[in-house]
Amino acid sequence: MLVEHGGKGARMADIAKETGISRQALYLHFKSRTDLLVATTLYTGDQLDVEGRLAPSRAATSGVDRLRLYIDFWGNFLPEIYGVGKALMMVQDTDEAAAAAWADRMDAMRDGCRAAIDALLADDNLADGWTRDKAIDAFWTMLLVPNWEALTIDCGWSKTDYIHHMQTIAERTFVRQS
Amino acid sequence: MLVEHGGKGARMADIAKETGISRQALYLHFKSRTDLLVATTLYTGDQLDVEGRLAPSRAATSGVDRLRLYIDFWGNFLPEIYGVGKALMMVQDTDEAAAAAWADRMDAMRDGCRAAIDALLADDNLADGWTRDKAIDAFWTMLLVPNWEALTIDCGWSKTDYIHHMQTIAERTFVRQS
DNA sequence: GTGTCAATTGACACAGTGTCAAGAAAGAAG
DNA sequence: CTTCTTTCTTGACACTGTGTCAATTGACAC
Repeated sequence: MLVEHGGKGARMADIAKETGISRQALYLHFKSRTDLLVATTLYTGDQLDVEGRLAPSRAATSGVDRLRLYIDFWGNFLPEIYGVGKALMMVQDTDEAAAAAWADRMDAMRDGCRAAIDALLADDNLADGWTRDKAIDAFWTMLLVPNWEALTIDCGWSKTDYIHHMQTIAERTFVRQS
Repeated sequence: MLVEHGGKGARMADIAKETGISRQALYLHFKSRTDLLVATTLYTGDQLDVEGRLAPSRAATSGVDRLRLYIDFWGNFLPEIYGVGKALMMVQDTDEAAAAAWADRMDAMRDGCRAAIDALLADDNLADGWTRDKAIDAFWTMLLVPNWEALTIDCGWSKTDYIHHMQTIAERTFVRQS
């Protein structure tokens, strides 16, 4: 339902109706709507074999490859978690727990960014003008959901467009050009 | 109030209290909270002399300068409209009119992006791999509020950090490196 | 037959937006 | 000094959606 309606159209009553149980029964299983959304996020992550998908970027032999492959992973992964992620983002402003849960997910994504930048550093291939931390911050920011939203939803980019151009941006930005 | 609380803490009752009139009197002047927020956005824009601030980037003699000066403008301008902008963004999901109003503001920002990319094209200085439209999309996305939020609020970057590094990213990404 | 567990129904509290009706304060005009 | 108009106030209420509570039902186990 979240995927279909872009994060909306999934009130507790809607979910109850769709699953064929009463609204109150939902509260017997999840202590709040946020709790349900978080559980859904985690479940979705499990279903999608994140570890397996991350394998290629982890196996990369150079920093440049790691950067490129991580973007490839993310560009394929993000659309699949977008629905529930969006729902979580939409209640961030009113719900502390939702904000924390989503921040945690984004923090996990940040680990990948850190690994990619560190791989560039190991090759002595990080472009001039970046400290390690600033580069990680910038790369992480580039991959955040609102950018994907703007490019694919507002601007109509395809998944391929997104991945390809993000790779271009990241390489030109972070890889020393010789 | 919006600036102080980062877009929150300004319910109709709060605003009424602060201004010393009744909550209902607010509805005599603004037909809805969104209407008030939009009016505030426009008023703020007027107060800040947008045209004057844009002058330097418009006067740029090269595409590279135009790109750099537009980011400079934006990096100084955005923090001043962030409060009310954030409030508008926060109700986007529930309020169609707010979404439209904010989209309109972002569209105005996009004009500046278009002008900068066109200036690069005029110099035959747009980096390989970009069509005009894709470059405008990408540059516009880079400047969107969530990126500024992530970098300054989440990552603790200063205004100078933001401007400087965004300039670096944009130049490496969009300017042909010779 | 009794206990337990999950579910149901229906009612209600709460926050915040927006609406409505009745009246009050204050100045302008005769 | 009255009368009209405009603006504001007070207080009540509707609506949406989340979350809570109490009483009840149905099913299965022992």
